[in-house]
Amino acid sequence: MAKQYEATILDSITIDCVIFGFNQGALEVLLVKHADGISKDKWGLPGGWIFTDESTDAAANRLLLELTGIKDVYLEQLRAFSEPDRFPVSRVITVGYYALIKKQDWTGLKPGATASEVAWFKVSEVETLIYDHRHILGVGLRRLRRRIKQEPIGFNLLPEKFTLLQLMHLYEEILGYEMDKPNFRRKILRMNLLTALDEKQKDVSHRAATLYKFNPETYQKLLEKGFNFEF
Amino acid sequence: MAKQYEATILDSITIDCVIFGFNQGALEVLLVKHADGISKDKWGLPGGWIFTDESTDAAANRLLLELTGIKDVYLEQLRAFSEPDRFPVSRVITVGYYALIKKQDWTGLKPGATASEVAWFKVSEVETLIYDHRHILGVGLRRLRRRIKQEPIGFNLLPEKFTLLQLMHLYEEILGYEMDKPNFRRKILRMNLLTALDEKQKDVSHRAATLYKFNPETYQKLLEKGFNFEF
DNA sequence: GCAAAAGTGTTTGGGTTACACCCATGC
DNA sequence: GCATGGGTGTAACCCAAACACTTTTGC
Repeated sequence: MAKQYEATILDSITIDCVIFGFNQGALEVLLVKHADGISKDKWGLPGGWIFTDESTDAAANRLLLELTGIKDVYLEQLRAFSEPDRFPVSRVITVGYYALIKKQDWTGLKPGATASEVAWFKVSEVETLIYDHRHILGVGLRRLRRRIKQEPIGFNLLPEKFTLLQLMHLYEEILGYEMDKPNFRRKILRMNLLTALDEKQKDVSHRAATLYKFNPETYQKLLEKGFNFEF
Repeated sequence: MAKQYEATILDSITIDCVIFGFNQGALEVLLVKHADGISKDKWGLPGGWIFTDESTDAAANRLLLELTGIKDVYLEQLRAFSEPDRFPVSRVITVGYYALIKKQDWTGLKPGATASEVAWFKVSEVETLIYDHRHILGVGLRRLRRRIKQEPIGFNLLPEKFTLLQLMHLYEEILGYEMDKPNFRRKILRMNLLTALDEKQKDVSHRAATLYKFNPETYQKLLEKGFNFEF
């Protein structure tokens, strides 16, 4: 990471983003290959410096857009990562974020100025990353596992319209265990967070499933009544 | 906060700690009154700067000891707080922590070098604090509410030996609703995390309750078997 | 005896679990 | 017809909720 605009950025603090996607039953993470610097040609999380007049939330959103073209997605801070030796060049603390994106909406991602490549990797197959990025990914994954059981955020990884089985497979992949189809259906439907559409699956070689969409408004109303999403 | 030792601390990053205690049925927080600087005579969270060769975890522990004399307690990072205008003097990001302490073990707390007073306040009665400290306290409280339902951390706020009713009152105070005594007993006992001691309450004007202690070792073993603390 | 909290018992009902089974569609 | 996934039905069981009731101790 080359420092530029000395006067307008904070030194010693950066942002790093764990960007999750879901594709063909597998949880994936978006990585970038650095174009230069001490980590040239190595894969890591997209990240960068913070301007002096923006919050870390704003910086994370900006960097996401700059580095990958992605915007307006679910984004939440993980925490600060601060081991003194985490960055070999100087003492830098990073604030980790994780994002959930509907992968289908973002085809043709382009690497930003400081990256030579940007690509999706299956989370289960990621090996070494630069600095402590592997560790940050692990923290992001644990956070996702925890959150998905308590808040209906899984929908951020699926297309607008999805089938109940797709949703179940998402839960199975993230949580790491198998579920019972009939029971999953009833459990999720009983919450009244999903609206069944008039539409059905197409081009499948079996009975077409009903498509559903998630209702954020309904969720808000339920929350106000003291509803508690639990899975 | 006066900056000293320019060469050995990180500028633009600080630590702030939300220290919770429990006393007579009320959740309390430890605050310090600043001895000088722009916030002289105002109450805020204990905090300070980070040395270049220590992690934020290490800094939080060190500051806790320096500012209040407290050490070896439950301490967990909340997250980074980074609004550009949160600190009026310069651009400073703070990493928030929260601690749970057995208040009885730490009587006679003494203010550190930069504080003129240190005192406990009922969380429900805290009003204005310096900078965004009120906000950080709120985030700490939400975190505590969430965690206490998922991990057996409540014991860190109670004496080594406690009664089941004390524990229930702790849950009621933190979660903000009343519970049923018989049902609470059975629920917590069925988890096998508590050991009944041969000892009983003393000097109470009613039937003396059995004292219990929490077993961290048992909890570890249960965790390994896939046990999931849920409240 | 009375107050106060400790501690036990019991009924009820909702919800999870486990699994059997029928439906629709493409090949 | 058969494979594949969509979708419904149901019995067993667990467990939380609600509340009645007994026990122990100090005054």
